[in-house]
Amino acid sequence: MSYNFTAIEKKWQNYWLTNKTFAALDPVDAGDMPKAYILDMFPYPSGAGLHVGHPEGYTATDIVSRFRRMQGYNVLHPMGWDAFGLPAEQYAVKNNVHPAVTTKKNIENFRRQIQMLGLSYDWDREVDTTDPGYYKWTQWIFLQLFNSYFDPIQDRAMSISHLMQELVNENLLIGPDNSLHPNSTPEGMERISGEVRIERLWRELTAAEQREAIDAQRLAYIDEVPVNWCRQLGTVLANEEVIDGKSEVGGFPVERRPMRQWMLRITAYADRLVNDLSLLDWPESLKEMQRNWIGKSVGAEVDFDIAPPDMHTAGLQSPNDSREDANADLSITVFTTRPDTLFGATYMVLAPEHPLVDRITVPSHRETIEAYRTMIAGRSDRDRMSDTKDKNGVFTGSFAINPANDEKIPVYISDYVLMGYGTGAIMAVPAHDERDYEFATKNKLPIQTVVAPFAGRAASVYAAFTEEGTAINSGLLDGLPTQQAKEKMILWLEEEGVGHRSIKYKLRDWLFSRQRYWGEPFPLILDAFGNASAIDESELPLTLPELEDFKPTGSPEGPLSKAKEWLEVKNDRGTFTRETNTMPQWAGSCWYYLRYADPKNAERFIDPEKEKYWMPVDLYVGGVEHAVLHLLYSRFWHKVLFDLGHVSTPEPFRRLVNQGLILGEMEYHVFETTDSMSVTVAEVRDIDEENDGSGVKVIGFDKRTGQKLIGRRVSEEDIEKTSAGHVLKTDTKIRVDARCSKMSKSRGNVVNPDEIVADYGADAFRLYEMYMGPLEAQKPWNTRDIVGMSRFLRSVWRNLVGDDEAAKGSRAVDSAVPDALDRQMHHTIKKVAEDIDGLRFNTAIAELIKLNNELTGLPNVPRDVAENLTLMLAPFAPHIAEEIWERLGHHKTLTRRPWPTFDPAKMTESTMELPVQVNGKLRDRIVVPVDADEMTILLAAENSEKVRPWTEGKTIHKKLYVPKKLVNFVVG
RNA sequence: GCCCGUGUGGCGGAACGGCAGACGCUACGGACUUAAAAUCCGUUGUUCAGAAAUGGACGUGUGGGUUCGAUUCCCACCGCGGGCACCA
Repeated sequence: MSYNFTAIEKKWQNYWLTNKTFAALDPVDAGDMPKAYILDMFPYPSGAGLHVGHPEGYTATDIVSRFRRMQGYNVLHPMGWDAFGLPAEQYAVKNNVHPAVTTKKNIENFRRQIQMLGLSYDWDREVDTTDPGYYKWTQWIFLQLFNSYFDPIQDRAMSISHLMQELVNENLLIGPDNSLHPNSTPEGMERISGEVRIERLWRELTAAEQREAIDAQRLAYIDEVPVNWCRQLGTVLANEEVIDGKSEVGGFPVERRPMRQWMLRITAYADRLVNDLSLLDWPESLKEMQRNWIGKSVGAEVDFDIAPPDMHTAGLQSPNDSREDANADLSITVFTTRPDTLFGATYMVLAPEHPLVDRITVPSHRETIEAYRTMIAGRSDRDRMSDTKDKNGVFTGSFAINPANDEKIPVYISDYVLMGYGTGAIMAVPAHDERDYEFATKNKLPIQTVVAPFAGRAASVYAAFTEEGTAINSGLLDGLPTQQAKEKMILWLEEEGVGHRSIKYKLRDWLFSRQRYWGEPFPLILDAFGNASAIDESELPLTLPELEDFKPTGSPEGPLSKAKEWLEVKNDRGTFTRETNTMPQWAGSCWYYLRYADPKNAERFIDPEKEKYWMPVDLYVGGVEHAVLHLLYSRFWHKVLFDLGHVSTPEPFRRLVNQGLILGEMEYHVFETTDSMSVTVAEVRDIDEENDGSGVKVIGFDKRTGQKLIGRRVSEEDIEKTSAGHVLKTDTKIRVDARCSKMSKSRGNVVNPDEIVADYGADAFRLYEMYMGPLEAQKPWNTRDIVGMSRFLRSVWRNLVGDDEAAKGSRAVDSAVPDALDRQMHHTIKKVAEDIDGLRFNTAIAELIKLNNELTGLPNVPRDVAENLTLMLAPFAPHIAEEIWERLGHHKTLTRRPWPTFDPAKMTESTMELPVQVNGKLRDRIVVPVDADEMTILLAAENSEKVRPWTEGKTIHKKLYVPKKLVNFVVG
């Protein structure tokens, strides 16, 4: 070992910390330096410590940060802790340790691990979401949401006081459903979709109605909604936190039940959240995931009148029954994205929970309808999802009138229609919708084709034709292509007053309260009726009360309800109780990137000058797992803060990159069938490992028969790697399955960064993670490969410093750089800078290795090359670079030394090598002067010894010269 | 089922219309060493001919297409990974 990485790494980590080498300058001190805000997704400090996946992203941003500093940027590169959350609380419940204690311990461990990697964070800006000095401002931002509403006309959030003014001035009116309307009609009345709606003036409302009307507008509001309740976790979860009907954390079953909860009106921003994606330099796949989650659909709402019941089919007992009157002007509104298929609507389906089901169900069908609804209510989300193929439903006995053709169509209920989306009712067009088609064939309902495929394209006879085509059997739409037919139908609906254009979203409002202890308390008090009001800003932060018992209560009351003293608030307005729910974990991470710019400010969440200077984040790196949670929520908060004038940019993160998952090491399996005949790799699928208590068993399935196969793990030494695949050494006929899977505790394939750093050093570890492959790609860990980076660093040390550890000098000499080496160096400078900009660290490192390989074996190294190589290595392997830099005779850190520049003139050679092809096949390489003209080159190529045999006796049809690339002769 | 990504030596990967396999690992051979480790040097896609120098053929999941030329662009299919999944 020629150098002691442990000592060197310690030395420079201490140097950086004591000298605050990586402190970002505040805008007033930065002069005209350009800024770069380079951010990592801050971690949840779990008890397990750092995972090798963390340093992947952290090293990537660290390289860019160090590179930018050398380019003269004022770099903000901070780290912090997303420390509220379930694991600390579950640990607290189990072991009776306060979550704050566990959290503190975990943070210390994380900080130690992160610092041992030599990451260039500005530690004076560290934030911790559980610090009252931090969550004071999380609560403050919540109050901004609470005190704001979304103005649909200006398409932005504004303060509730502005809303009050508008209402008092009678510019706005309140609708019966607490909707807001401009006071455009003199009487405050307008007719919308055939229904008379009456809006009222502010002064016409009672005090209680006024309060209700205001509360209904807030961006943070209370609602009684069906929520995802998880019994095991004792809390509700956001839609985003539920995966396949199970909790994302822990994988516990989740049930739907109505509960009174705090909601954030993220749906108001749905359109802007979709549109502004176009401003962002994000991976297209991630933008697509957000678009899908928001799920914007453009279409129309259509009103269907309910037909007066027919005596016979309805089975009414008495002709005096008043049902006919009751249904006289009853109508059901449906939402459709295909208004052009209205003529094909042959029946209608309501969600079982639709409020009109009771009113339209005729007595003779009441029993079956009720039975169906009871059956549905008892099913969990999981059951419902498991049989989406089987579409059941029941007839209500009522008919609706299709407004397009006045035909009577039956009205069904079925749980394939969801109450939570659109209007909870659909018009069914079985000819052009797969679900409707399935339901119609099952229930023997008529199918009416109204769209024909465009000429030359065939449609299947057996299924729905869901593509665009030409309208047929559709009266006024006949002959129109789908797009135009949609438009024409919407205009017709609006003219007739039986429908209108409409846009719907899958996105629901964000369920924002949790029945937990370890989260931010809501800065709210509730009166005896449950009405919420904000506490005064001067009372922030509202800190968590001390508790003995953190267990969830199992009810909508959070554990905070056990803190009796804390709970009760008396002021001059009366007696109140505090809200006992806490905020979800996402709250703190929604704005932490803002706090880094001004982490110690006690007066504001961020100083406006600093915000303007640092925002937006220039580069944000993190895992894809946050594609629809953190990244959607923080964009939403940022937009609210933007609307209210607290931040200056509409989006927080300009460029975002997802680092790929690091998988566990390659595992090898052998499978045997029951008759002990081994099967080959190609025949096994879905390989998984099960621990049944007696040990780990490998389970797989035969690809063709689906038969379950039991396998065993074999070690790498037992395997021979051949071109036909991997086989057992003992029996080369037995093929071995090789694959890698996610790192997990249960698999026992988790790699601990502490051990790697102890064995190879932080520099080699960083280099290895960056050299594994493209940052965004998923790639398997292989400890064996790290040695390559170790060797590279040792070789650099040997080339620049020498073999003698005790010697303090270097091998650099003040001599001219030989031409070939100079060319290589300038080429490296160019390539490494380009690659860092493009986050292609693997190829940048390859380039550095190549340059270093050139130095191997030289008697000494020209100083110019030695210094440039050291500087270029610094972002990747900062400790060894600093140490070599010092030994090259410098007394200060290289952190702000300018990045080497390359001279294009130095990169050119006087001659070049050109490949010569005949019919696209390489036959020779010729060396010609760079400035040779085409004629000379073609002649030289044609006369080449190795080319002539391929052209002799044949006609050269074409002579191709691609400048500076190659020559190709087409012969025949 | 739908959407997105991806497929290159024994392995990680490079090239992304122009010399396929840069760079690293492994393996093999050699040097140093009493020995091992470490280190250094060399070889390493498959295959055929040759004693060797060398040369030929094949080769980027499969099948087509565009092109003088395709790993790269287009079409279809197959495998793998991820996301969404009754959203009308």
